[in-house]
Amino acid sequence: MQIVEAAAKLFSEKGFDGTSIDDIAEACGVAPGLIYHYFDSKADILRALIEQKAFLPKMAEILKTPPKATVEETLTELAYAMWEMLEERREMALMMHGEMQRNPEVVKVIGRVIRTGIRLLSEYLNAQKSEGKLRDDLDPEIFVRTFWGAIFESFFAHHKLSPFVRRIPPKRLVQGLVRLLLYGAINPPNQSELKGESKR
Amino acid sequence: MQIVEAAAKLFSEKGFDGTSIDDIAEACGVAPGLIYHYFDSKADILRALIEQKAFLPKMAEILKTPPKATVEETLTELAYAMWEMLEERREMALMMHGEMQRNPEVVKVIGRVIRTGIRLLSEYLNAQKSEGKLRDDLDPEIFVRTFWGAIFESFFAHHKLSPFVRRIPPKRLVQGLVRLLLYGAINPPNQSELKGESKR
DNA sequence: ACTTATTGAGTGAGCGTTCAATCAACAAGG
DNA sequence: CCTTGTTGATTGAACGCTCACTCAATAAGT
Repeated sequence: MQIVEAAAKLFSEKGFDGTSIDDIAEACGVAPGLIYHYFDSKADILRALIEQKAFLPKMAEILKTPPKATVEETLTELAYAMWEMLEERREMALMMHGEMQRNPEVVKVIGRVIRTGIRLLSEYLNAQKSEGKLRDDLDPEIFVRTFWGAIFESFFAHHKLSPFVRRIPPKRLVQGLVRLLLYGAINPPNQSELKGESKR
Repeated sequence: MQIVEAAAKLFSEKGFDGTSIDDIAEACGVAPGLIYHYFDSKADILRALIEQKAFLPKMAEILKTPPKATVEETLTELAYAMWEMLEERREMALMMHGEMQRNPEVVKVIGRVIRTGIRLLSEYLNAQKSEGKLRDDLDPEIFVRTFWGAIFESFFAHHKLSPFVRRIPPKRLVQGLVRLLLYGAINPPNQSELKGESKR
């Protein structure tokens, strides 16, 4: 449906309220009245958009993928898959990001997606904890929210804050992020190890 | 200036385009025409808002604070200060977050703030690297963007996604985040250490 | 012939903004 | 002390424009 595509793009650029039916019709090369042949209202377009470009099924799919041999590999793959999903639905993601401010429906949808992401990945992390691969004192929720947070932040900065904030290529982001979250920033050798222990 | 306060709140709730002059006037208990006694236009209110509630000076101030004895303490303090700054300017932060979608001026301001944050904290991290306290292979930019990203994400979720996404108390967030980023999630003991080395 | 797609004019509401009129406070002059 | 003048604050009606939406008429497809 061309109308929906055009709307997604315009909503992501000008916001819902800042986009008129005329804008959308013009982008599609049709008369404004035609929009109402297919949709009941402007809000209906947004609803159709949200439904058509649902994140949840794809998110669940990504997170249901059988884990790799190591936590590092698993997270690396997840991060790439997530970035890719966001890119596929770029305009949708950007639009919803902007709209969550004023639209309770959008808030609900975003909330559900994020909560699912947190839940599923936390389960995986807890399993790894049980196997002794991760720290006992690791807070899975903090980990997950930091992980997803960094990916989203980078994605949005990539598309909305450039050229004011430098773009980090996904490859560099994913590798750097996974390493940072798994191994930390502190230098492992002698004195730092001493210090680490006194903190715990 | 009461008009600006009211506008900030409304912009953060309904967006710039979704907020009318009538809305603002009503919230102030004055007639719509009075707004134009003080401001040239609706956009002028936004401009005044951005100027009045500038983040940059405060951000610079926070980041110019002399570091603490350890990286952990320094980052902990920074994170709390940042959260506090966001809370003080809650409506401003939320409004700008929503507006960056459609307003180049807002993008510019946000971009500048973030870039400054990245620059200043990266400098600190690089200094710590030189002293051997942090890993040689640490990417400061990834660290910083993950750090700030997690704080912002949590802040916005706190205010916009609740009750769909659980709120993490700032104290838990800051402690969990700093620990995660410094010490990582991987269990330090024997087998995990072996695995860690084969990866590098 | 019938159905679907499409148009463009029109409608009423809402919007940002203007502005003449009014009011209140204060200062200056008689 | 009273009156007049000035200034800033405030109002609500009005203006021109935009907006989402409607709909009769026409075109296109089967």
